[in-house]
Formats: sequence, C-alpha cells, structure tokens
Amino acid sequence: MAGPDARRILLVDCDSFYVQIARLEDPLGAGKEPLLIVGGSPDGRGVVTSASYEARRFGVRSAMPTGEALRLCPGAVVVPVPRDACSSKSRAILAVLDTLSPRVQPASIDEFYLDLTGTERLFRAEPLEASARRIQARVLAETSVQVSIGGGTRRVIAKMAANRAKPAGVRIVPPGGEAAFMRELLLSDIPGIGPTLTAELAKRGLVSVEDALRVGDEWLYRWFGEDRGRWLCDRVRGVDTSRVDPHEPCKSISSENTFLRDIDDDAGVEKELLRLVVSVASSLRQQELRARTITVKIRDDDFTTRQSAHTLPDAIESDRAIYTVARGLLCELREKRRRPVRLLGVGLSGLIESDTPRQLALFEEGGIESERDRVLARIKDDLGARFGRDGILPARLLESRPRENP
DNA sequence: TCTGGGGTCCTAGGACCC
DNA sequence: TCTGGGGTCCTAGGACCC
Repeated sequence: MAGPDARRILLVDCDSFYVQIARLEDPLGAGKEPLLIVGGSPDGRGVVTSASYEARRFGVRSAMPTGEALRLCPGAVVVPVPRDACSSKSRAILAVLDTLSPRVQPASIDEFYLDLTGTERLFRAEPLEASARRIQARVLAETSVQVSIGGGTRRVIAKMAANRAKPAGVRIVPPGGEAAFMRELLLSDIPGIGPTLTAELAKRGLVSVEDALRVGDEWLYRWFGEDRGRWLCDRVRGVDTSRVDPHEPCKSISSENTFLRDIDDDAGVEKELLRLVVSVASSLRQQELRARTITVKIRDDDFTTRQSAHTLPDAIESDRAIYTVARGLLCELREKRRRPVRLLGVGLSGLIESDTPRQLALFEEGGIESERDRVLARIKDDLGARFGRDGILPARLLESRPRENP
C-alpha cells in the first residue's frame, strides 16, 4: 500500500487561458496584441477575466473593472471572452491528458489534476519532472495551449508549485522536500488564504510561512479557533490528504446575469428569471440530473446582494416546476426590498442522478412537477437538439426576440 | 475604478427528532 | 414544570478560487 508520501501528483495549469484562446481564435487581431485584456467591454459593466503577461506588468489583474484596467494600461485592447472556444479547448486538453494519465480530475476550466501514482513501471521509472515535461509538450503539440505544471506528493503542493512555475515552466517538489518548499512562500501564496485571512494574519505579524511556523501551532489555535487553527497548521506544512478523483460529481448548477441597465418592472424581472430557468434547467437535464434545492439571487442597484432558497421533498427537472418555485422566491425577495435589479441569478443544488427512483406516493398527488411536465421538457430538449435552441423558447421570450434578417 | 460568472466549502442559527 | 444533549437538515451569508 502506497503511503501518502509516495503519491505522484501533477497540476496542469494553462497560462492566462482566456488570453491564449482569444489569440488562437483571432490570430491576426487579438493574436498580434501584446497588451491584451479579455473581459467585459468598458462601456458595459465589465471586469477583466484575464490579462496578458505584458498587461499584468501595468498592474492589470483579473476581476478588476475594465475601466480601471484601461486607466492603468491605456494601450491595451479589450476583447470579449470567447466562451464556447474556451469550453471546447478545455475538453480537448482533458482528452489529451486522459491518454497520458490513468486519473485526471478537471479542477476548473483551465486546471487539471493528474495522479500518476503507480505508473512508475509503465513509464519505466521516468522521473516525475520528465513526465511533466513530456505532458507539457504533448498538450502544446495537440492543442496549441501552453501550460505550466507543478508536481509533488500532495494536491496543494502541486498547485503551489504550478503557480511558481508560470509561465511555461515545470516545478516538481520532491518527496521530503515539502518543508523546504513551504519556507519559500508567503502565507498569501497558500490556496485558501485569501485577502481576508491574509489581513487577519498580518494583523498578528504573520506574513510568511516562516512567521507562522515560528509562532507555533498553539497560537494559531488560540487566534483562529479549533477548526481554522488546525486547517492553518496543516496548510503551512503543505499537509493535504485530498485525493485526485476523476469522477467527483457536480454539486450545483447556476446561471446569473448582470443587465446592461437595471430592470425596474416586475414583468421585466420575471421574463429574465424565466430565461435563466430555461438555461439552467436544460443543462441540468443534459447532465441527467435533478435538483431538490432552487436558489434565486438578486443584486439591487446599490449592489446589495441577497438570495433565497427552497428545498423540495422530491427533486425536479422541468422548466415549469423550477420556474414556479423560482418565481415564488423572487416575489419574497422583491417584497422585502424593492429596488431596481442589477443582477438576477438562478441556482440548482441538492443534485441527484435522473435515474434515482422517485418516491411515487409523494409525487403523484399534488406534487409540484407532473409526469407531463417531464415529458414536455424532454420533447423540448429533443427539438432543441435537432432544430436549435431558439426554435423552442417559451412563448413569453419569443415576444421580445429581435427579428433577424427581416 | 465602480464593481462578471461559474463554482466549492464553511459557519451559525433555527427547526425538528430522538 | 423544568431540563438535557446529539444529530441532521435547511437557510443565509461569506470567503475563496479561476
């Protein structure tokens, strides 16, 4: 049985993924711009999704409003996020990695954990660093995407090593080298230590990993409590027992939209709610899932963000049933606080697989979703697959659909 | 400068049950 | 009449990540 320190884990992490894809999509335009920002347009309500390394030198960071980014880097070109191209490229990278490693777990659209434990024989005792370079070259050759790779005996070590390898590098922390590696780092370099915790730590004079190790576990427990204290003590030593799990199920599906202009009238807000429900419900069914919990999120014009959730005894999947619950939640939220709406979102959680047997007795009498609702939803999905989604939007959305090519 | 969209995980309090 | 404790589920909110 392999102990935890025998594990061979890699994190394959794409370098400024959205920028790379935008350049591949438009080689003569965005592809030629060194100062490139991918994200919302500055006249809309956009933020930076990703910036080229050249633009980052001016202080441009992701999640920054594009207006501010352009002030810092006036020469930059802003292009929209090529969403579809990004998802299909992500799938292509996953497909390549699946041929190179027995266990691959996508961690986000542009990060993939690989567990190569037990492949030493297969690769003729190839050192982990050589495996990483081979994988890096294959991904570039087959998808044109440049990645950095971190490696070590634990996921969190691989993750931090990949960050230090960027761009286009490889960094492997050897077994037993974890402590020395951790001593290179600031506390804010550790995944899970964000701005808030960094500030709390700094208040107590803790900035580097060294600082935290020097002060000792007892103080970390005293300051941060039992649970967070233990978590911190583990993290500053690079301890992480989580596994690379290729089949980890998805836990929630959501869709949200910030409007170009705040929406004031109830009919307008409900129409947007329906649009979101249709989107989220169809991806629910596409993944052959049903949901027990429906959440509606609202952001008012003053940026106050609120949400309301409802959990049903039985999971549902149809547009009609989900919309019925969501509209009820929206009404509650709007009654509590009635302001023009900046953002609206719908989330589904408590997900179970579609083939899980239902509790029939509860369902047939007076349930919120009937067999007819489910059949209608399936028919709609089939038609959508054959004739394109636009052909079968609910009538209320069709009313306001702009005409194409009159 | 004026704040995106997709997620995961944690916490705290209340309801409810045993 | 007053008193428990533990476990689980649900909701709201927040931190964090890419």
